[in-house]
This record gives sequence, structure tokens and C-alpha cells, in this order.
Amino acid sequence: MADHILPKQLTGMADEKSDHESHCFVAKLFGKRAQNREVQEARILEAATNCFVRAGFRGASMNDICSEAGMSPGALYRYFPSKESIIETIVASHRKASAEILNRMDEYDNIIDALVMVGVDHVRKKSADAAGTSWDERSALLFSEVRAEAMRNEAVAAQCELYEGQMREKLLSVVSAAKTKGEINPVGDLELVVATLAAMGEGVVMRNFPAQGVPVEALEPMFRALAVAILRPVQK
Amino acid sequence: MADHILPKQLTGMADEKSDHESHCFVAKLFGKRAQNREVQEARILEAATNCFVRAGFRGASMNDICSEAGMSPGALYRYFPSKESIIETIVASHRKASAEILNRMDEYDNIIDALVMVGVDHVRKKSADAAGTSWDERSALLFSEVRAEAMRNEAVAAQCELYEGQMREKLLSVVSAAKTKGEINPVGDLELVVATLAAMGEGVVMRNFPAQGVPVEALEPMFRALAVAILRPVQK
DNA sequence: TAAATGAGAACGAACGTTCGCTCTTTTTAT
DNA sequence: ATAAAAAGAGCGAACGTTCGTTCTCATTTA
Repeated sequence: MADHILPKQLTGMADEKSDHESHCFVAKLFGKRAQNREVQEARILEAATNCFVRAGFRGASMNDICSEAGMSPGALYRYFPSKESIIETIVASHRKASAEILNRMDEYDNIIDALVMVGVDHVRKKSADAAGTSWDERSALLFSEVRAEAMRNEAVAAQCELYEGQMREKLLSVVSAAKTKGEINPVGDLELVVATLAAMGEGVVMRNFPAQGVPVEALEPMFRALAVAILRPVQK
Repeated sequence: MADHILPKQLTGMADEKSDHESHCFVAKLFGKRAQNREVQEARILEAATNCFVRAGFRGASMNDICSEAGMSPGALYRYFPSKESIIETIVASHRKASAEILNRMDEYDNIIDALVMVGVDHVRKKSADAAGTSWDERSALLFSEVRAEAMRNEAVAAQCELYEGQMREKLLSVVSAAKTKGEINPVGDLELVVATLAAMGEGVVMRNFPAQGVPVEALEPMFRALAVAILRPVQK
């Protein structure tokens, strides 16, 4: 009885011949159809990212994205309901990838080293975890675009606020832990310290120094000096 | 004879009755007509700035700007040949206003104080010279928009490069002078130090902390710590 | 009188999106 | 197992709208 309530397309099954699962809901997630859908979505997002980097969110048209993806508009709109939804998806994964770089901070026992690593990894354009979302060379180019879009697009602003809030929390917890342990003596209010560090770091990331021939190694002492100046580690 | 070569509109004259100048070329700059032209241009730029802050360079339409300026498209296009030209004019004055804040650096004998002043004045949203272009509260909102546009608009990129080059030169001359005098011992290559300081400062300005309730005074120690950390003034 | 100014309709192009259709794959019924 | 039916996937023309810009014509100013 209840089976008739379920939409038909959710009852499809993969090529593996497991009849007892053919009406299972989650089976859809591993079906051939579903797999193809994910591949196509990734193809679209990849093409859209290239177009957005090249021309901006508003400057790139859906036709551009279709051409880049080798797909007709009719086909593309089966996977994303609107241009807006593509933008939101890309922005979310962009900020997510940025936020995930902070996850590796715990690998360092020294907070200064951890902070320098965060900055360096951001300009180095390498993802923190191998199996996560990618933080490639286009991310830096997309940074100013995302920030500009967030100023007037509520959904994009919400995505930014979500992940940036996570980043601030993570930074704050690390910094306040270090302060509690007496390792550092920051210059001011902890929340402001964290926000300023993030803002200054973002400023450097946006400039995209590596693309201008400045090696990451040259930036490292700057990040270290900045971290030391603001966190003020106590002498031992 | 030669008068007929000159376009007619350049021969108009002001209300002051100086007949002997009525065919003078430069007289146009002070004529009533020309005055009105400047007023109208300013009106358009003012309206366009509001629209661009609200919706971005691409998001704001010419109709929006016309409405905001209380002007018809036909009238507006007598003063600016294209939307592009309006954008370029606004970007140029935006970057010019930003660059002019550096002019006051010479008022300080201490380079650290001078640098802190530059940062504070940028977030404070006050123009350096009273009679210059204005650096008002909309400038911070326009910052990310300008940077995003510069990534794909060659003319805008050129304007940015021009004024940012001036800023780097000014900063570089001040910093290298201080180093020559033995006042500071910067962490790395001087050009890179200057570029990093500018990038970090811009990051803070873009965040628009005052709009989020963070007072400028709270930011000042941060700027000072940053300047001290990177320039490393020598003890006396 | 002639030039400058302005209003507003109108232009062609491009936009994001939808539609109708064909072809293929999957499900259902026999 | 096979035919019929349904659903999915893809294409490309076409939709209605909005874009930046231009044109025409009236009004004001010199």
C-alpha cells in the first residue's frame, strides 16, 4: 500500500541484482541514474566555475555555461532550477573549502605555527583534506566575486555568514585555549583579534600574490610576524 | 577663419560680460553652460554611485540610474557616452580618494604613527583633503565591487593599477627612507613588505568593521601591532 | 535663428528560462 | 520473456523581459 505513495523514480535499483532492496528508498542514492546525475551536476558546476571566474556571476550567461559544459539549456535545467542555485552551490563549496583549511590547525601544538599554516595554505591554494571540496587556483579569483555578491544577494550572504561563523568559532576556540594556557597575550578583545586576523589574511589571499610571481615562502614570514604581533606569545 | 573649425559648443561664454574673450577656448570651462554640465555630471555620478552600491556595477541598470538622478535616458546620454564610462569615472575617483589618504603621511615624523593613521583614516571613511574627491561611507561598500570588476574589465583594472601603483610608490618611499635612517628593520624585501601591508589593510577596510559596530579606536591597536611587527622599529 | 537640452518611445540584442519534441532507459503488464 | 507504458535525458527553438543605447521631437537658452 505505502509503496504507491512513493514516487516511482525512487524505487529504481542499480545493476547489482539485489531484488530485496529494489523498493528501498536509499537505494536510489547508489543507482545508475543517480550516479549519472551526480556526474552531470559536477560537470555543470565545473563549467560554471570557469565561466564565473572568467566573467563574474552576473557577467557569465547561462548560454556561456551551457557551451562550456557541452550541454543544451534544456538539459542543464534538469539539474539546476536556476542560475541562482548554481551560484549558491558554488559559493557554498567555496566557503566550505576555505573553512576546512582550519581543520588542520590541531595538528600543530604551537598556535603561531598553526595560524601561519592557515594563511600559507590559503594562498597555496591546496585543499586541507584530500577527499573534500577542492580549493584550487580559481578560488582566489572567485574570492572578490563572492564577497561582492554577498553584499546584495541574501542567500549568498547567508552561506558566507554560516561558514565564516564556523571559521571564527574555530579560530576563537584555538586562540582562547592558548590564552588560557598562558601561551599568548593577545592585544585586544579576543573576538576582535580573530576577526582582524581573518580580515587581514583574506586581504592577502585576495591579492593572489602567487599569480603575480610572489612565492608563498616569501609570504610566510609576513604571516608569522602578523601572528606574533597580534597574539603576542609569552617568552618561556 | 580658424573659428569655424572649432566646434560651436566650445565658443560659449559665461555671464561676465567680457566680449574680448567670447571666442576664447578656455572660457568654456567657466561658462554658465559648462557649469551646468558639471552640475549634471555630478548629479549622475552621485545617483550612479548609490545604484552601484545597492546593486553592483552589473546589477544596476541605466534606467535605475536615470530614475535615481531624476533624468531621462536621452538626457543622461548627453553627459556620459556609456555605462562603462560612468563606471570608469567612479572607479577612478574611488581609487584616487583612497590614494590621497596617503598624502598626509608626511605630517608624522614617526612612520608607525603615519601607517596607523593611514589605516584608521581608511576605515574612518574620511577624505584626506577637504577639497578633494570624497571618501564617504559608500566607499567601503564599493571596494569589493571595484576589485571584482577589475578582474575582468581592462579599463577598470588599468585605473586600479594606476592609483595603486602610486600608493605603493608613496609607501615604498616612506618605508625605505625610514630604513635608510635606521629607524626600522623590516622583515623582508621592501616591495613585498609594502604590498603585504596594503593587502592586509585593504582586507580590514573591506570588512567594514564600523558598520558592524566595531569602533575605529578598537582597530587602532591592531594596525599598530601589525605595523610594528612588519616594520620592526629599532629601539633607541 | 540656431544651438543646447531634455523627455520618452523605440530599437536590436541578450538575458534567464520554458517548451515541445525525440531518443533512450526503466518499469509495468501480459 | 516480451510488449506496452512511463519516465528520464537531451536538444534547440522560442518565450517574454530587460538590457544599454539611440532616435525623434519638443522646449529652452544664447
